[in-house]
Amino acid sequence: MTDDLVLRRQVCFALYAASRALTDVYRPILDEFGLTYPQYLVLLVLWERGDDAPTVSELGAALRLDSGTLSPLLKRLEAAGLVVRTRSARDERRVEVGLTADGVALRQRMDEVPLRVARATGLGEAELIALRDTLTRVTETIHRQKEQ
Amino acid sequence: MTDDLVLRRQVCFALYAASRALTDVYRPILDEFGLTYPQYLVLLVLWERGDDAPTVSELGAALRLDSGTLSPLLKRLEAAGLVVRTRSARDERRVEVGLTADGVALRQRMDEVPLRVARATGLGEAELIALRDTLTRVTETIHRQKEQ
DNA sequence: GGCAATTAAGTTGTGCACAATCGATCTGGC
DNA sequence: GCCAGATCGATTGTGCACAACTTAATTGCC
Repeated sequence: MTDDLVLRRQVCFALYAASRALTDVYRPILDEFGLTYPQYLVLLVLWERGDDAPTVSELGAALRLDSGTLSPLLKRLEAAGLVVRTRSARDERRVEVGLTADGVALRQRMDEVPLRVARATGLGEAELIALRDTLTRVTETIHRQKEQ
Repeated sequence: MTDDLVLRRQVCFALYAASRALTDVYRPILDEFGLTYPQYLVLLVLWERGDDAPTVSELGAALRLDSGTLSPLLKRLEAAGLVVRTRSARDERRVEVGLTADGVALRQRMDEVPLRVARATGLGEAELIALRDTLTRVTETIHRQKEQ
């Protein structure tokens, strides 16, 4: 039982280390575009949404990040000219996050990013899909248990 | 190809989300002991080492963290009375990180932490081992490629 | 219609992560 | 023995993450 405490036997450390290693892969690639990894994730959501600009809390729900993380991050994306934040006319509490022309255009320029990163993992497509599905299941199990 | 940009199709997001979800599982458990997750990882290494106290850079090699992260973290562990930092007599550049009696004793009290966390993932033992091995392989592939 | 409860976003404070830099110490080649 | 280069840890600055709190706007209940 004591052996379970050994670092390399723990899935949790493997997950933590893999997550940071992957961020290391992203960093130099995203640097070319002046972005950080969480900023890139926000853009992925915006690109996926197309025309209907999500609110800050909808972004938060998609990425599971709160306003404490998103507010300053979105300000930096706005300062970079990729995003605009506008108070909703119908509900003055809401802030809608939309893409600028530059933000939309960036999508094409970053087309090859996922492929470049996938290559760096050294895994085949089938393995990547299996890994992703297991991880998604872990994440969803954890979140489901937390809601109860 | 454009579909590859969709958030939920990316392994990378799955890894990032799973890592944060797992940290969420650790947080309330480690809170009982007044620890954060990275602090717990440092203790795991120290417990594993037993008597020979590692230096800051040896800790960094084990966890892949640099002094910018470890220096303040170790000061907090020292302030909590779990760890002592002593300049090596033989090489005044090195700082050896040892456990206090409290730090050693904590190991027993935290014996069930891995089990409690493993349960929260909702995966069986075989799945956990397979997931861990895949993740370890990803991490090592990435680090190997970076060294070349 | 009035007001308590809720919701939305922002702010503050703490603790990682990591790049870049610094000062002190050590090492090897001469 | 000396000194250029390397190593070690700490520090500074930026950017997440997240808890706790604040402010403003909205909703529902009566």
